[in-house]
Amino acid sequence: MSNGQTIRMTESRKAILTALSGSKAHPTADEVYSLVRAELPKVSLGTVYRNLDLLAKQGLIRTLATAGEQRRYDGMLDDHHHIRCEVCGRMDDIELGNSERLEELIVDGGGYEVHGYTLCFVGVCRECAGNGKNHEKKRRENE
Amino acid sequence: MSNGQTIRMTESRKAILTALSGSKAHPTADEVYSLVRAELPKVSLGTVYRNLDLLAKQGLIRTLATAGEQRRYDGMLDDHHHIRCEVCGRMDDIELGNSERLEELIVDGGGYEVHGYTLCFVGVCRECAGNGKNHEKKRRENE
DNA sequence: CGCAAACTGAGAATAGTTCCTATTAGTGTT
DNA sequence: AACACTAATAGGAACTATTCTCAGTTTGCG
Repeated sequence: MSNGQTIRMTESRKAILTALSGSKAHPTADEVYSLVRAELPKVSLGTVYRNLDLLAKQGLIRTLATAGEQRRYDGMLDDHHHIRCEVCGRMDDIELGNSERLEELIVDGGGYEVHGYTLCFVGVCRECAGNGKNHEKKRRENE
Repeated sequence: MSNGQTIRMTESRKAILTALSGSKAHPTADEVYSLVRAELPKVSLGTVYRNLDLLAKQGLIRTLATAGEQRRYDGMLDDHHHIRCEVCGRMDDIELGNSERLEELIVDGGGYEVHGYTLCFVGVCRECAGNGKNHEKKRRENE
């Protein structure tokens, strides 16, 4: 589905996938770029971005939802969590029953001192659902 | 505390606070900029950024942790959640006991069709804790 | 092999954010 | 209310992350 385009498994794509699965951290695009260039020195940054995007659309890798969009601010200071529309990007507050014990769910902090958490739901807002655009996760596709 | 600097409650700061508390969404810096300029047309974007940052440091507003950093990618496709170091920004996986029922905690989706969620813990990683830098949340402060 | 579609590197363009400098405006003091 | 001192400001340049453009190259189907 998506747009019918055949995806070719080129050298750079293989290298990107290898770099990503080989790294325990969650690399940024320029970190992937360095990793890939260690092996294929001619790869350009544009190619890395293009392919990260494409591989994510194909479902072969993931883009972490907790980073990488425009910064947002909030005047509410009490603890609350958010929901973001996958189509238009708007973000609202969401009310949770009881989320107090979430930190206790952590099995192994991996060496971290845990200070808190942020919970972000994703979905489709009323307006976007009303536009029949749901299930077409727009975000930054122009197809 | 913070850095001992006196903070003045200027026109632009008041306008920024008003804009933020008046908005149910979670505005981006340029949305705040528009809102503020509707009232004080001479305010510059730099001032808005500076003050959002400052007000956040003072604890008068919040910066949402779920957006605004560099994008990160992940080769692991199964459901898992993350933890980010407040000092150096690194991000690791974290294992949760059972998080399956989290969506059921939602009292009121506010009109959203909920598709999923992302849980991101914040804390200090072993290296940063070892450097005595903990409790000094660096991020982008240069003070 | 031959060809079209997919892919690429290089760099220009854009978007979001921070930084710099001369000027302005709060604040505490008379 | 004028003063002096310093923090805050506008405006725009600079910087960083990301996307776009395009001419040339690869890929893999037939």
